[in-house]
Amino acid sequence: MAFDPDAKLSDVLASGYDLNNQLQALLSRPLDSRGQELAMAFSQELSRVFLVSLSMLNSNSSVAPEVRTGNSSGVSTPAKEKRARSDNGGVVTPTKKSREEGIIRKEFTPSPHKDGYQWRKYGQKKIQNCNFSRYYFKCNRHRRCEAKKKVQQQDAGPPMFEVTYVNEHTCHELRASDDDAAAAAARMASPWTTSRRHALAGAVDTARGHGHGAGSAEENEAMVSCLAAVVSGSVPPPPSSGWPPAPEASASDPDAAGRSATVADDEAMMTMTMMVDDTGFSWDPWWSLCPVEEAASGPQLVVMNPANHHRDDMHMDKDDAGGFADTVWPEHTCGAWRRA
DNA sequence: GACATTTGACCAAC
DNA sequence: GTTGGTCAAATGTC
Repeated sequence: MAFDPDAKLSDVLASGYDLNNQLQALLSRPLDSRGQELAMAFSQELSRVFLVSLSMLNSNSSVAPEVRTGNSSGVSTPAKEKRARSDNGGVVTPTKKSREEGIIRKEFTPSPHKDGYQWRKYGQKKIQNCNFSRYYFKCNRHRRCEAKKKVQQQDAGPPMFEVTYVNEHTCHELRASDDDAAAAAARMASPWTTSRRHALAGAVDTARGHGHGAGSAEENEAMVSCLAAVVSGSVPPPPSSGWPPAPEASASDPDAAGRSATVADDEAMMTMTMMVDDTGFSWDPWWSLCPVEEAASGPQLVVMNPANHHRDDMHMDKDDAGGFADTVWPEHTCGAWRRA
């Protein structure tokens, strides 16, 4: 979705309204994997709409910074990239040379982790003429998936990351073929009934860490409820079935699971979208909703990294970068991430 | 013990 | 020789 640099806030919000209508239409019927991808795409665009709208409000301008300038950091970039970015809301269309190198997409985003996939960091490199290290990630959803991404924080201005995606994800096919093999093995092992085989497939799915693969009607309903609530500005308590799983809340704060809250930024939206990625509604392992102390403005949700929730060297500041709790990643870890 | 992350070393391209 | 990208052993976390 492209945002016209001359667009007004009302136009951007109107486009968000349209997106929401399309998402609701999509969610009104059972979702197959394609539908989930579409819902994910709509949701991401909605996040972008919110981001742009908030940027407009914060800057008291009709144009979001990254849209207005193409590069708010001041780092010199090729004119082509600037043009592409200003035309495409932060997404840079790859050149022919880039495609030959396997680069399929470039994005400038304050939230480099928000793409619905699970990534494993495999490298970090200090880049010449850059204040921040470049981080290298591989897709972690399947060992043989060749998708990678590079994350480079821009030197100046508000936290903004250049995310370069390399190679298409093949984890969908790889996982599907794995699941087929597992199901075939189960059929060979014993002459169970169809329903029992389905139960086994579900168990296999669960054991593989994405236990909501096809999604029951109840789960789908909960999904629709969550997304609709987020879009409308409030998050309902999780369904009594315990879905979605909230390890933080259930393990350390049982009451938190049922605590109603107001979505304060686009992070909660994205966390919801993380649940509908094509892994089958799984929670992103890095980022999950974590209830925090009530702010003056009322209960809020911010996103924290559960793996680092207890660490002193990782901190989240909801005031950073215009109030986006996630935009500290990985900027605030410079130095802190490295061993002393 | 399994898995994820970190980081120095290595390699290829320029 | 310099630089960016990747590997893999060491280390950390659960």
